[in-house]
Amino acid sequence: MGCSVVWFRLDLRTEDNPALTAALARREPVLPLFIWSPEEEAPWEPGGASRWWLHHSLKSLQDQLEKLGSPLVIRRGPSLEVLRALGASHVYWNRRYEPKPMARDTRIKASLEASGIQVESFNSALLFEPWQIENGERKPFQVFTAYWKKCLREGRVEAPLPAPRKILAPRIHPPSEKLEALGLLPAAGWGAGLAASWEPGAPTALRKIRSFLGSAIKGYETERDFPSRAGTSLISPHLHFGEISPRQIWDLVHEEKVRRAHSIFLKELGWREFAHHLLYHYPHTPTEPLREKFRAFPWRKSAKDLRAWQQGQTGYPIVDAGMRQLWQTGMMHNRVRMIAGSFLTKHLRIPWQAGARWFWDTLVDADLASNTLGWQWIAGCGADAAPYFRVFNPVLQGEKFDPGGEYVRRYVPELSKLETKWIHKPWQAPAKARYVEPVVDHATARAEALEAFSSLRPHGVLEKNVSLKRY
DNA sequence: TGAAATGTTGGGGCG
DNA sequence: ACGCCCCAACATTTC
Repeated sequence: MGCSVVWFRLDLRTEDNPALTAALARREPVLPLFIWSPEEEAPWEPGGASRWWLHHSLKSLQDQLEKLGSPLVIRRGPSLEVLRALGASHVYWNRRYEPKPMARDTRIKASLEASGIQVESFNSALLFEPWQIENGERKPFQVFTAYWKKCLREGRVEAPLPAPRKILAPRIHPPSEKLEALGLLPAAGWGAGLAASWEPGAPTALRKIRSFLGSAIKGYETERDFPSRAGTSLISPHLHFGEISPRQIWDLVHEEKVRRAHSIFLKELGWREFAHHLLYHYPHTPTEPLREKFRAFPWRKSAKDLRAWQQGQTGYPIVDAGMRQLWQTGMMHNRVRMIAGSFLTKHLRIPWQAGARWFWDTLVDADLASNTLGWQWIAGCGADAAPYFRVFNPVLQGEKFDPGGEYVRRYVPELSKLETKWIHKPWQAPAKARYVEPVVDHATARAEALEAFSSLRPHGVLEKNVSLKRY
Protein backbone atom coordinates (compact mmCIF):
# COMPACT_ATOMS: atom_id res chain seq x y z
CA MET A 1 0.00 0.00 0.00
CA GLY A 2 2.61 2.50 1.07
CA CYS A 3 5.07 1.18 -1.49
CA SER A 4 7.75 3.55 -2.84
CA VAL A 5 9.03 3.32 -6.37
CA VAL A 6 12.61 4.37 -7.10
CA TRP A 7 12.77 5.04 -10.81
CA PHE A 8 16.34 4.41 -11.98
CA ARG A 9 17.44 6.28 -15.11
CA LEU A 10 20.97 7.61 -15.52
CA ASP A 11 21.85 6.76 -11.92
CA LEU A 12 22.54 3.05 -12.10
CA ARG A 13 24.07 2.70 -8.64
CA THR A 14 22.95 2.22 -5.07
CA GLU A 15 25.70 4.23 -3.36
CA ASP A 16 25.25 8.02 -3.18
CA ASN A 17 21.80 7.69 -4.70
CA PRO A 18 19.59 10.42 -3.18
CA ALA A 19 16.33 9.06 -4.62
CA LEU A 20 16.98 5.62 -3.19
CA THR A 21 18.10 7.06 0.13
CA ALA A 22 14.95 9.18 0.38
CA ALA A 23 12.73 6.20 -0.41
CA LEU A 24 14.46 4.07 2.22
CA ALA A 25 14.01 6.82 4.79
CA ARG A 26 10.26 6.19 4.66
CA ARG A 27 10.84 2.73 6.12
CA GLU A 28 8.31 1.21 3.74
CA PRO A 29 8.92 -1.37 1.00
CA VAL A 30 10.89 -0.07 -1.99
CA LEU A 31 10.43 -1.15 -5.56
CA PRO A 32 13.41 -0.40 -7.81
CA LEU A 33 12.26 0.25 -11.36
CA PHE A 34 13.84 0.75 -14.76
CA ILE A 35 11.75 1.76 -17.77
CA TRP A 36 13.04 1.25 -21.30
CA SER A 37 11.50 4.13 -23.27
CA PRO A 38 13.81 5.15 -26.10
CA GLU A 39 11.07 7.14 -27.84
CA GLU A 40 11.09 9.54 -24.90
CA GLU A 41 14.65 10.62 -25.74
CA ALA A 42 15.60 13.40 -28.18
CA PRO A 43 16.94 14.33 -30.58
CA TRP A 44 18.09 10.73 -30.93
CA GLU A 45 17.28 7.43 -29.29
CA PRO A 46 20.17 5.81 -27.41
CA GLY A 47 22.85 4.65 -29.86
CA GLY A 48 24.22 1.17 -30.37
CA ALA A 49 27.21 1.49 -28.03
CA SER A 50 25.02 3.10 -25.35
CA ARG A 51 22.53 0.27 -25.58
CA TRP A 52 25.26 -2.29 -25.21
CA TRP A 53 26.53 -0.49 -22.13
CA LEU A 54 23.05 -0.10 -20.71
CA HIS A 55 22.37 -3.81 -21.02
CA HIS A 56 25.44 -4.72 -19.00
CA SER A 57 25.01 -1.91 -16.53
CA LEU A 58 21.44 -3.02 -15.83
CA LYS A 59 22.66 -6.55 -15.35
CA SER A 60 25.10 -5.29 -12.76
CA LEU A 61 22.40 -3.22 -11.07
CA GLN A 62 20.14 -6.29 -10.98
CA ASP A 63 22.87 -8.16 -9.10
CA GLN A 64 23.37 -5.37 -6.62
CA LEU A 65 19.67 -4.89 -5.92
CA GLU A 66 19.03 -8.58 -5.60
CA LYS A 67 21.74 -8.82 -2.96
CA LEU A 68 20.19 -5.89 -1.13
CA GLY A 69 16.82 -7.64 -1.05
CA SER A 70 14.58 -5.98 -3.64
CA PRO A 71 15.13 -7.05 -7.24
CA LEU A 72 14.97 -4.59 -10.13
CA VAL A 73 11.74 -4.46 -12.10
CA ILE A 74 12.22 -3.74 -15.80
CA ARG A 75 9.38 -2.43 -17.94
CA ARG A 76 8.87 -0.81 -21.32
CA GLY A 77 7.44 2.69 -21.62
CA PRO A 78 5.53 4.91 -21.89
CA SER A 79 6.95 5.89 -18.52
CA LEU A 80 3.83 7.54 -17.19
CA GLU A 81 1.67 4.47 -17.85
CA VAL A 82 4.19 2.19 -16.17
CA LEU A 83 4.45 4.41 -13.11
CA ARG A 84 0.67 4.61 -12.80
CA ALA A 85 0.18 0.89 -13.22
CA LEU A 86 2.46 0.08 -10.28
CA GLY A 87 0.09 1.80 -7.88
CA ALA A 88 2.79 3.26 -5.65
CA SER A 89 2.08 5.94 -3.09
CA HIS A 90 5.49 7.58 -3.53
CA VAL A 91 7.75 7.92 -6.54
CA TYR A 92 11.37 9.02 -6.34
CA TRP A 93 13.89 9.74 -9.06
CA ASN A 94 17.09 11.59 -9.74
CA ARG A 95 16.88 14.46 -12.16
CA ARG A 96 17.89 14.52 -15.80
CA TYR A 97 18.77 17.71 -17.67
CA GLU A 98 18.23 16.93 -21.34
CA PRO A 99 15.34 18.99 -22.72
CA LYS A 100 12.94 16.22 -23.70
CA PRO A 101 13.34 13.93 -20.68
CA MET A 102 13.21 16.98 -18.42
CA ALA A 103 9.91 18.13 -19.95
CA ARG A 104 8.58 14.58 -19.71
CA ASP A 105 9.52 14.39 -16.03
CA THR A 106 7.73 17.65 -15.35
CA ARG A 107 4.57 16.32 -17.00
CA ILE A 108 4.77 13.01 -15.17
CA LYS A 109 5.25 14.74 -11.85
CA ALA A 110 2.21 16.95 -12.36
CA SER A 111 0.13 14.03 -13.53
CA LEU A 112 1.04 11.72 -10.64
CA GLU A 113 0.62 14.44 -8.07
CA ALA A 114 -2.83 15.19 -9.45
CA SER A 115 -3.69 11.60 -8.55
CA GLY A 116 -2.44 12.00 -5.03
CA ILE A 117 0.91 10.27 -5.55
CA GLN A 118 3.88 11.93 -3.91
CA VAL A 119 6.79 12.62 -6.22
CA GLU A 120 10.25 13.80 -5.27
CA SER A 121 13.26 14.38 -7.50
CA PHE A 122 16.89 14.89 -6.58
CA ASN A 123 20.23 15.91 -7.96
CA SER A 124 22.53 12.94 -8.32
CA ALA A 125 24.31 13.60 -11.59
CA LEU A 126 25.98 16.97 -11.07
CA LEU A 127 28.11 18.83 -8.56
CA PHE A 128 26.09 21.97 -9.19
CA GLU A 129 22.61 22.37 -10.59
CA PRO A 130 22.64 24.15 -13.96
CA TRP A 131 20.43 26.99 -12.69
CA GLN A 132 22.47 27.47 -9.56
CA ILE A 133 25.47 29.11 -11.23
CA GLU A 134 25.07 32.51 -12.87
CA ASN A 135 27.32 35.41 -13.83
CA GLY A 136 27.35 38.97 -12.52
CA GLU A 137 24.39 39.88 -14.72
CA ARG A 138 22.48 36.86 -13.39
CA LYS A 139 22.81 35.18 -16.77
CA PRO A 140 24.26 31.80 -17.75
CA PHE A 141 27.99 31.60 -18.40
CA GLN A 142 29.36 31.11 -21.89
CA VAL A 143 33.04 30.98 -20.98
CA PHE A 144 34.35 27.95 -19.15
CA THR A 145 37.07 29.51 -17.02
CA ALA A 146 34.77 32.14 -15.57
CA TYR A 147 32.10 29.51 -14.99
CA TRP A 148 34.39 27.10 -13.20
CA LYS A 149 35.98 29.79 -11.04
CA LYS A 150 32.56 30.78 -9.87
CA CYS A 151 31.66 27.15 -9.10
CA LEU A 152 34.80 26.64 -7.07
CA ARG A 153 34.39 29.95 -5.27
CA GLU A 154 30.72 29.76 -4.38
CA GLY A 155 29.43 26.27 -5.07
CA ARG A 156 29.16 23.79 -2.25
CA VAL A 157 29.53 20.12 -3.01
CA GLU A 158 27.59 17.83 -0.74
CA ALA A 159 29.15 14.71 0.73
CA PRO A 160 28.13 11.46 -0.97
CA LEU A 161 25.48 9.32 0.69
CA PRO A 162 26.32 5.90 2.08
CA ALA A 163 25.28 2.71 0.31
CA PRO A 164 22.17 1.03 1.74
CA ARG A 165 22.67 -2.22 3.64
CA LYS A 166 19.28 -3.68 2.86
CA ILE A 167 16.20 -2.82 0.82
CA LEU A 168 12.81 -4.08 1.95
CA ALA A 169 10.93 -5.55 -1.00
CA PRO A 170 7.15 -5.23 -1.47
CA ARG A 171 5.23 -8.32 -0.36
CA ILE A 172 4.06 -8.94 -3.90
CA HIS A 173 6.81 -8.16 -6.35
CA PRO A 174 5.33 -7.11 -9.71
CA PRO A 175 6.51 -8.97 -12.79
CA SER A 176 9.51 -7.75 -14.76
CA GLU A 177 10.53 -7.93 -18.39
CA LYS A 178 13.57 -10.03 -19.04
CA LEU A 179 16.58 -7.80 -19.64
CA GLU A 180 17.41 -9.78 -22.77
CA ALA A 181 13.93 -9.11 -24.14
CA LEU A 182 14.71 -5.39 -24.45
CA GLY A 183 17.01 -6.25 -27.35
CA LEU A 184 19.74 -3.86 -26.31
CA LEU A 185 22.64 -5.93 -27.59
CA PRO A 186 23.88 -5.46 -31.16
CA ALA A 187 23.08 -8.25 -33.57
CA ALA A 188 26.57 -9.68 -33.86
CA GLY A 189 30.25 -8.90 -33.91
CA TRP A 190 30.30 -5.33 -32.81
CA GLY A 191 29.69 -6.14 -29.15
CA ALA A 192 32.84 -8.22 -28.97
CA GLY A 193 35.16 -5.23 -29.25
CA LEU A 194 33.17 -3.42 -26.60
CA ALA A 195 33.21 -6.41 -24.28
CA ALA A 196 36.96 -6.69 -24.67
CA SER A 197 37.39 -3.06 -23.62
CA TRP A 198 34.83 -2.46 -20.90
CA GLU A 199 33.16 -3.78 -17.81
CA PRO A 200 30.06 -1.72 -17.06
CA GLY A 201 28.69 -1.45 -13.54
CA ALA A 202 29.14 0.54 -10.35
CA PRO A 203 31.63 -1.81 -8.65
CA THR A 204 34.02 -1.54 -11.60
CA ALA A 205 33.56 2.22 -11.75
CA LEU A 206 34.62 2.61 -8.13
CA ARG A 207 37.54 0.27 -8.57
CA LYS A 208 38.72 2.15 -11.64
CA ILE A 209 38.54 5.61 -10.14
CA ARG A 210 40.32 4.44 -7.00
CA SER A 211 43.08 2.89 -9.01
CA PHE A 212 43.40 6.01 -11.17
CA LEU A 213 43.53 8.35 -8.19
CA GLY A 214 46.07 6.08 -6.56
CA SER A 215 48.57 6.23 -9.39
CA ALA A 216 48.03 7.61 -12.90
CA ILE A 217 46.65 10.93 -11.74
CA LYS A 218 50.14 12.09 -10.79
CA GLY A 219 51.09 12.39 -14.42
CA TYR A 220 47.62 13.36 -15.60
CA GLU A 221 48.40 16.90 -16.69
CA THR A 222 50.84 15.86 -19.40
CA GLU A 223 50.12 12.15 -19.93
CA ARG A 224 46.44 12.73 -20.73
CA ASP A 225 47.39 14.32 -24.05
CA PHE A 226 49.11 11.22 -25.42
CA PRO A 227 46.57 8.75 -26.80
CA SER A 228 48.97 5.80 -26.77
CA ARG A 229 49.52 6.07 -23.03
CA ALA A 230 47.20 5.07 -20.21
CA GLY A 231 47.04 8.62 -18.91
CA THR A 232 43.30 9.13 -18.47
CA SER A 233 40.75 7.69 -16.07
CA LEU A 234 38.37 6.21 -18.70
CA ILE A 235 35.56 6.92 -16.27
CA SER A 236 33.29 8.81 -18.69
CA PRO A 237 30.83 6.02 -19.59
CA HIS A 238 30.48 5.06 -15.93
CA LEU A 239 29.77 8.70 -15.14
CA HIS A 240 27.26 9.03 -17.95
CA PHE A 241 25.20 6.09 -16.73
CA GLY A 242 25.50 7.23 -13.15
CA GLU A 243 27.36 4.15 -12.02
CA ILE A 244 29.46 6.60 -10.11
CA SER A 245 28.56 10.16 -9.17
CA PRO A 246 30.70 13.27 -9.57
CA ARG A 247 30.24 13.79 -5.83
CA GLN A 248 31.85 10.44 -5.12
CA ILE A 249 34.77 11.36 -7.36
CA TRP A 250 35.06 14.81 -5.79
CA ASP A 251 35.12 13.18 -2.37
CA LEU A 252 37.77 10.62 -3.30
CA VAL A 253 39.89 13.29 -4.96
CA HIS A 254 39.91 15.41 -1.84
CA GLU A 255 41.23 12.50 0.19
CA GLU A 256 44.36 12.44 -1.91
CA LYS A 257 47.41 14.65 -1.79
CA VAL A 258 48.59 15.47 -5.29
CA ARG A 259 47.04 18.93 -5.35
CA ARG A 260 47.86 20.29 -8.79
CA ALA A 261 47.14 17.12 -10.71
CA HIS A 262 43.84 16.93 -8.88
CA SER A 263 42.71 20.39 -9.80
CA ILE A 264 43.47 19.60 -13.44
CA PHE A 265 41.44 16.40 -13.20
CA LEU A 266 38.56 18.12 -11.42
CA LYS A 267 38.56 20.72 -14.18
CA GLU A 268 37.47 17.93 -16.53
CA LEU A 269 34.53 17.27 -14.24
CA GLY A 270 34.02 21.02 -14.53
CA TRP A 271 33.70 20.74 -18.32
CA ARG A 272 31.04 18.10 -17.78
CA GLU A 273 29.21 20.45 -15.42
CA PHE A 274 29.60 23.32 -17.90
CA ALA A 275 28.16 21.14 -20.66
CA HIS A 276 25.04 20.49 -18.60
CA HIS A 277 24.82 24.17 -17.70
CA LEU A 278 24.85 25.08 -21.40
CA LEU A 279 22.41 22.36 -22.43
CA TYR A 280 19.97 23.43 -19.74
CA HIS A 281 20.09 27.10 -20.66
CA TYR A 282 20.34 26.59 -24.44
CA PRO A 283 18.21 23.50 -25.09
CA HIS A 284 18.28 23.94 -28.87
CA THR A 285 22.04 23.38 -29.09
CA PRO A 286 22.14 19.61 -29.72
CA THR A 287 21.13 20.39 -33.29
CA GLU A 288 21.56 24.17 -33.71
CA PRO A 289 24.66 26.33 -33.26
CA LEU A 290 24.92 28.43 -30.12
CA ARG A 291 26.40 31.29 -32.11
CA GLU A 292 23.65 32.45 -34.39
CA LYS A 293 25.89 33.61 -37.20
CA PHE A 294 27.02 30.04 -37.81
CA ARG A 295 23.66 29.26 -39.34
CA ALA A 296 25.08 30.93 -42.44
CA PHE A 297 28.25 28.81 -42.59
CA PRO A 298 28.76 27.26 -46.05
CA TRP A 299 28.87 23.58 -45.11
CA ARG A 300 29.58 20.91 -47.70
CA LYS A 301 27.41 17.91 -48.33
CA SER A 302 29.38 14.81 -49.16
CA ALA A 303 28.14 11.37 -48.23
CA LYS A 304 31.35 9.94 -49.63
CA ASP A 305 33.65 12.04 -47.43
CA LEU A 306 31.49 11.47 -44.37
CA ARG A 307 31.74 7.76 -44.96
CA ALA A 308 35.52 7.92 -45.34
CA TRP A 309 35.74 9.76 -42.03
CA GLN A 310 33.41 7.34 -40.26
CA GLN A 311 35.35 4.35 -41.48
CA GLY A 312 38.76 5.77 -40.70
CA GLN A 313 39.76 6.05 -44.35
CA THR A 314 40.71 9.72 -44.66
CA GLY A 315 44.38 9.07 -45.35
CA TYR A 316 45.45 11.06 -42.28
CA PRO A 317 46.79 8.47 -39.83
CA ILE A 318 45.92 10.19 -36.54
CA VAL A 319 42.35 10.82 -37.72
CA ASP A 320 41.89 7.30 -39.02
CA ALA A 321 43.39 5.75 -35.89
CA GLY A 322 40.90 7.69 -33.79
CA MET A 323 37.90 6.77 -35.90
CA ARG A 324 38.90 3.12 -35.86
CA GLN A 325 39.52 3.15 -32.13
CA LEU A 326 35.99 4.50 -31.80
CA TRP A 327 34.50 1.76 -33.93
CA GLN A 328 36.47 -1.03 -32.29
CA THR A 329 36.20 0.01 -28.66
CA GLY A 330 33.38 2.53 -28.32
CA MET A 331 35.88 5.12 -27.13
CA MET A 332 38.13 7.74 -28.65
CA HIS A 333 40.88 9.49 -26.73
CA ASN A 334 39.88 13.10 -26.09
CA ARG A 335 42.88 14.65 -27.83
CA VAL A 336 42.06 12.61 -30.91
CA ARG A 337 38.37 13.57 -30.72
CA MET A 338 39.48 17.16 -31.16
CA ILE A 339 41.69 16.32 -34.13
CA ALA A 340 39.08 14.10 -35.80
CA GLY A 341 36.34 16.64 -35.09
CA SER A 342 38.40 19.46 -36.51
CA PHE A 343 39.08 17.36 -39.59
CA LEU A 344 35.41 16.64 -40.24
CA THR A 345 34.25 20.21 -39.72
CA LYS A 346 37.21 22.18 -41.09
CA HIS A 347 38.97 20.01 -43.66
CA LEU A 348 35.83 18.34 -44.99
CA ARG A 349 33.47 21.15 -43.92
CA ILE A 350 30.80 18.58 -43.14
CA PRO A 351 28.26 19.84 -40.55
CA TRP A 352 29.27 19.14 -36.96
CA GLN A 353 25.83 17.63 -36.42
CA ALA A 354 26.81 14.70 -38.65
CA GLY A 355 29.82 14.11 -36.42
CA ALA A 356 27.73 14.43 -33.28
CA ARG A 357 25.25 11.91 -34.68
CA TRP A 358 27.98 9.38 -35.48
CA PHE A 359 29.55 9.76 -32.05
CA TRP A 360 26.10 9.34 -30.53
CA ASP A 361 25.81 5.89 -32.07
CA THR A 362 29.34 4.67 -31.51
CA LEU A 363 30.58 6.10 -28.20
CA VAL A 364 29.96 4.19 -25.01
CA ASP A 365 30.13 7.53 -23.18
CA ALA A 366 27.71 9.30 -25.56
CA ASP A 367 26.17 12.07 -23.50
CA LEU A 368 23.94 14.74 -24.98
CA ALA A 369 25.43 17.58 -22.95
CA SER A 370 29.10 16.67 -23.38
CA ASN A 371 28.74 15.59 -27.00
CA THR A 372 27.01 18.85 -27.90
CA LEU A 373 29.58 21.00 -26.16
CA GLY A 374 32.46 19.07 -27.70
CA TRP A 375 31.19 19.31 -31.26
CA GLN A 376 30.15 22.94 -31.07
CA TRP A 377 33.48 23.78 -29.49
CA ILE A 378 35.54 22.12 -32.19
CA ALA A 379 33.33 23.47 -34.98
CA GLY A 380 33.81 26.96 -33.56
CA CYS A 381 30.11 27.70 -33.23
CA GLY A 382 29.76 27.04 -29.51
CA ALA A 383 30.79 28.44 -26.17
CA ASP A 384 34.41 29.26 -25.48
CA ALA A 385 35.43 28.39 -29.03
CA ALA A 386 37.79 31.29 -29.81
CA PRO A 387 39.60 31.38 -32.09
CA TYR A 388 36.76 29.75 -33.94
CA PHE A 389 38.69 29.45 -37.20
CA ARG A 390 41.42 27.31 -35.69
CA VAL A 391 42.26 24.42 -38.00
CA PHE A 392 44.21 21.56 -36.46
CA ASN A 393 47.01 20.31 -38.68
CA PRO A 394 46.59 16.52 -38.44
CA VAL A 395 50.26 15.94 -39.24
CA LEU A 396 51.59 18.33 -36.61
CA GLN A 397 49.07 17.16 -34.05
CA GLY A 398 50.05 13.57 -34.72
CA GLU A 399 53.75 14.32 -34.43
CA LYS A 400 53.19 16.27 -31.25
CA PHE A 401 50.90 13.88 -29.40
CA ASP A 402 51.81 10.51 -30.89
CA PRO A 403 55.49 11.13 -31.56
CA GLY A 404 56.44 7.45 -31.63
CA GLY A 405 53.40 6.54 -33.73
CA GLU A 406 52.33 3.78 -31.33
CA TYR A 407 48.71 4.90 -31.34
CA VAL A 408 48.57 5.01 -35.13
CA ARG A 409 50.23 1.60 -35.47
CA ARG A 410 47.80 0.07 -32.99
CA TYR A 411 44.69 1.09 -34.92
CA VAL A 412 45.97 1.44 -38.48
CA PRO A 413 47.75 -1.86 -39.07
CA GLU A 414 48.52 -0.94 -42.70
CA LEU A 415 51.11 1.44 -41.28
CA SER A 416 52.53 -0.82 -38.58
CA LYS A 417 55.81 -1.28 -40.43
CA LEU A 418 56.28 2.32 -41.49
CA GLU A 419 59.23 4.29 -40.14
CA THR A 420 58.29 6.73 -37.38
CA LYS A 421 59.57 9.59 -39.52
CA TRP A 422 56.70 9.05 -41.97
CA ILE A 423 54.06 7.66 -39.66
CA HIS A 424 51.93 10.83 -39.72
CA LYS A 425 52.56 11.63 -43.40
CA PRO A 426 52.78 8.28 -45.16
CA TRP A 427 52.18 9.87 -48.57
CA GLN A 428 55.69 11.33 -48.37
CA ALA A 429 57.36 8.04 -47.51
CA PRO A 430 59.72 6.64 -50.16
CA ALA A 431 58.20 3.15 -49.83
CA LYS A 432 54.43 3.21 -50.30
CA ALA A 433 52.31 1.52 -47.66
CA ARG A 434 48.99 -0.07 -48.59
CA TYR A 435 47.06 2.82 -47.17
CA VAL A 436 44.55 5.28 -48.62
CA GLU A 437 45.69 8.57 -50.15
CA PRO A 438 44.57 11.67 -48.24
CA VAL A 439 40.98 12.58 -49.16
CA VAL A 440 41.97 16.25 -49.16
CA ASP A 441 45.24 18.16 -49.22
CA HIS A 442 45.80 19.89 -45.90
CA ALA A 443 46.95 23.27 -47.23
CA THR A 444 44.12 23.46 -49.77
CA ALA A 445 41.47 22.36 -47.29
CA ARG A 446 42.75 24.81 -44.70
CA ALA A 447 42.65 27.70 -47.17
CA GLU A 448 39.10 26.79 -48.18
CA ALA A 449 38.00 26.56 -44.56
CA LEU A 450 39.42 30.01 -43.82
CA GLU A 451 37.68 31.33 -46.90
CA ALA A 452 34.43 29.86 -45.62
CA PHE A 453 34.98 31.45 -42.22
CA SER A 454 35.64 34.83 -43.73
CA SER A 455 32.14 34.74 -45.23
CA LEU A 456 30.80 34.85 -41.66
CA ARG A 457 32.70 37.99 -40.73
CA PRO A 458 30.64 41.16 -40.64
CA HIS A 459 32.08 43.36 -43.38
CA GLY A 460 31.98 46.49 -41.29
CA VAL A 461 34.82 45.39 -39.03
CA LEU A 462 37.42 45.16 -41.73
CA GLU A 463 36.46 48.46 -43.39
CA LYS A 464 36.61 50.31 -40.11
CA ASN A 465 40.15 49.09 -39.47
CA VAL A 466 41.27 50.11 -42.91
CA SER A 467 39.94 53.60 -42.54
CA LEU A 468 41.52 53.98 -39.11
CA LYS A 469 44.90 53.14 -40.57
CA ARG A 470 44.53 55.56 -43.39
CA TYR A 471 43.99 58.61 -41.22
C1' DT B 1 43.27 22.46 -25.06
C1' DG B 2 46.42 26.24 -32.92
C1' DA B 3 48.78 27.08 -37.05
C1' DA B 4 50.99 29.94 -40.08
C1' DA B 5 52.60 34.33 -41.31
C1' DT B 6 54.92 38.23 -39.95
C1' DG B 7 57.80 41.03 -36.98
C1' DT B 8 61.76 41.65 -33.75
C1' DT B 9 66.05 40.83 -31.76
C1' DG B 10 70.58 39.51 -31.10
C1' DG B 11 74.69 36.93 -32.16
C1' DG B 12 78.04 35.42 -35.49
C1' DG B 13 80.28 35.42 -39.98
C1' DC B 14 82.34 38.17 -43.08
C1' DG B 15 83.95 41.82 -46.06
C1' DA C 1 86.25 48.34 -35.73
C1' DC C 2 82.20 48.57 -38.14
C1' DG C 3 78.19 47.74 -40.91
C1' DC C 4 75.73 44.43 -43.27
C1' DC C 5 73.54 40.14 -43.92
C1' DC C 6 71.77 35.88 -42.42
C1' DC C 7 69.24 33.25 -39.51
C1' DA C 8 67.62 31.17 -35.41
C1' DA C 9 64.82 32.03 -31.59
C1' DC C 10 61.32 34.19 -29.83
C1' DA C 11 57.17 37.34 -29.87
C1' DT C 12 53.17 39.14 -32.05
C1' DT C 13 49.58 39.18 -35.29
C1' DT C 14 46.50 37.18 -38.31
C1' DC C 15 43.81 33.62 -40.03
